[in-house]
Amino acid sequence: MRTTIKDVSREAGVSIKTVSRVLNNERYVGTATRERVQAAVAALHFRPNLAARSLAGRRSFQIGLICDNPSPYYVYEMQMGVRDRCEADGVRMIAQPYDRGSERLLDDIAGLIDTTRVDGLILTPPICDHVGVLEMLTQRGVRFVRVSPGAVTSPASSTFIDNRAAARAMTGHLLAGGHRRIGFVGGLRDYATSAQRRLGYQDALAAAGLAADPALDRDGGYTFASGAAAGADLLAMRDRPSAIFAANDEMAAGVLTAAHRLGLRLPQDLAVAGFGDDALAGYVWPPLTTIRQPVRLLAWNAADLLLAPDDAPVEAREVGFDLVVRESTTSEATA
Amino acid sequence: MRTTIKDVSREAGVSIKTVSRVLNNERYVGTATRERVQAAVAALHFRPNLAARSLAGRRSFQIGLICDNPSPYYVYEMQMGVRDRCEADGVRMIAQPYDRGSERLLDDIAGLIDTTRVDGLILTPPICDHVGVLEMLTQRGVRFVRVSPGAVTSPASSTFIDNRAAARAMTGHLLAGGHRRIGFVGGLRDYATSAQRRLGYQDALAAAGLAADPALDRDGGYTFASGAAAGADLLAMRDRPSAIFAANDEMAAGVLTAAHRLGLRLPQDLAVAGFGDDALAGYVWPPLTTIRQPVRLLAWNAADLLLAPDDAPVEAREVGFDLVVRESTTSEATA
DNA sequence: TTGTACGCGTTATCAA
DNA sequence: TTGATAACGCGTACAA
Repeated sequence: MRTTIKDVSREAGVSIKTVSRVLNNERYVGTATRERVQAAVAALHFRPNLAARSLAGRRSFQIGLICDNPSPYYVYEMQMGVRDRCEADGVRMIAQPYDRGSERLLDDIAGLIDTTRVDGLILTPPICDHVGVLEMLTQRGVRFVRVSPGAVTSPASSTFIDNRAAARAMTGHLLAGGHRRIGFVGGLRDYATSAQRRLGYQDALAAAGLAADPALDRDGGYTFASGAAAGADLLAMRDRPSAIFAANDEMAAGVLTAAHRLGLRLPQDLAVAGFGDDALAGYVWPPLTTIRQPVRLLAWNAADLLLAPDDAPVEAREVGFDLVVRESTTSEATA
Repeated sequence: MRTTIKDVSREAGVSIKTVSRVLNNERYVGTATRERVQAAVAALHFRPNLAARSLAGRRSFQIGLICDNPSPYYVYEMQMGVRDRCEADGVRMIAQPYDRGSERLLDDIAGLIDTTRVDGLILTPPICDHVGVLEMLTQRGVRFVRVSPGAVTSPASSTFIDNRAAARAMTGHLLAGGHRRIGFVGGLRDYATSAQRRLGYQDALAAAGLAADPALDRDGGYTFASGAAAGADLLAMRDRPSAIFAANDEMAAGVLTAAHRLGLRLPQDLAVAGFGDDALAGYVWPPLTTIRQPVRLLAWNAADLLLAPDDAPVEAREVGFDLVVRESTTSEATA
């Protein structure tokens, strides 16, 4: 038998309804009464039973985070950001990490909704663009916020960075370094961010008056191995690129490995650029230039939008990115 | 208004209690009745409301995973392993990732228990050895399973690898490679695994008839930066080691960086060994020899023990490890 | 501003 | 082997 509202109400000498009012920050509670209740809550270490609240009320005080991303670092940062924001509201985060390409995605999410009655969901790529999921949520009237969505097709809020502009900036940085043949390694097709980054790459080339060479533009799978393969391909070309820009960190690391396998010196023989969450900061060799997206901030804002009042307007909240240039002081030493 | 047991009972022509019996796999249900109920459940896509089950019954069908680890990869693998096992039992995992050294650890865990009434908890290092936490759980009668605990001081089940034997094997591997001065970079004090790994290192030295040189034994913080610092220290010695064994992957990567900063060739000038979850496989340069602990397997088994019947005996379940030697074919090319 | 009575959807108890 | 009914702990509606 654990502490209940009843115990608190007895301790404070008020009705259970009054305790409930205080817990939910409702109006029409006398200051003195409120303080007495709060004292009783503290004294008894009372914490409301989530199941009972959920069953009786309209809210469950739980939100779900649906994460299907190849990078554990990304998933972790998302969880931390969402959790930070939830704590402030006394809401619990239910994290649902997925291994890539789960077949039962729709069923799983439906199950989550039915069994837990979450107050809302946060969706990350590529699920945030999964038409079936979006339809189901809309039809069921479940609130959701999307992180880094492709297009704004649904009446839901979202958080994002300007991937196209970021890729443009990165490519511009390489161009400014004198590179003219710049390879690109894209990510998976179902990730909208991959396409956005490719557009930015093409933007910068066009702005510099350079024709895009299709042979320099490859598809990867957002994994280390796919980056290594694409890098090896690009570097095996007769007229090989002097710089390679990969759509995420892991593939950039793969490109670095491919370069090392060929005995290339960095950055003299090849400049490598990546795009991501800075998971590999420090692990891979400099020089590696990256666009860093602040995943935790994206997550925090997503939760912030999700926890907003029902009548809050739909909002697309943008977050900044950084161009991080790592010095190449050490790589020459090994060369 | 969503589907409830009442709807199912009407559809199947039985009482709600009978439906409940089928859902909970209770005995004393006629085969025909059971099948009719199951058909109705499927037809109506019924999924029981977790809040109601939790409120009415003795179980909440939820378990908590308390993870405070510097490596996002470790946290992710733990979550996937636990989740896999939970799914089979229709139990939900509530993941609680922590940033290092949260002050409110005890309160947070107590809050989790009070609000969600979890059926049990899985604790990872260093929390699995946190005396205050263990006491609270025991006092409250909350089931828990520990992953990689220090000593078996509590009457709870646990999963682990033999860290001491693993470190002994790794050090033996280095000794077999002809190394006589082998540096060690330990992890944080509150991680029992760190001490276990140090003992294994010392075991192997002693078995080889070598005196342990305290100057070769450093303390790190399980982070990349601490590994880089300890590595730089060790390599600055007049009589520097020819091999360095770090108590985890991230520190090993730091040691690698320190070596590169000094222009050392690997593995000719220095052999680097790590211990961990293989998070960095492919990211850092070979050659790096590691002990790989199967985190997902540890997690799966922890959940398996937690979900066992109440009267199941306390069990300490051991899982194997791998010694992974990466070839050094590429590093010479860059040297 | 406060309190009373009812119901949320499921499991537990006990009777049939 | 089944069913009726009372909890579970809280929020809601409405009355005071």
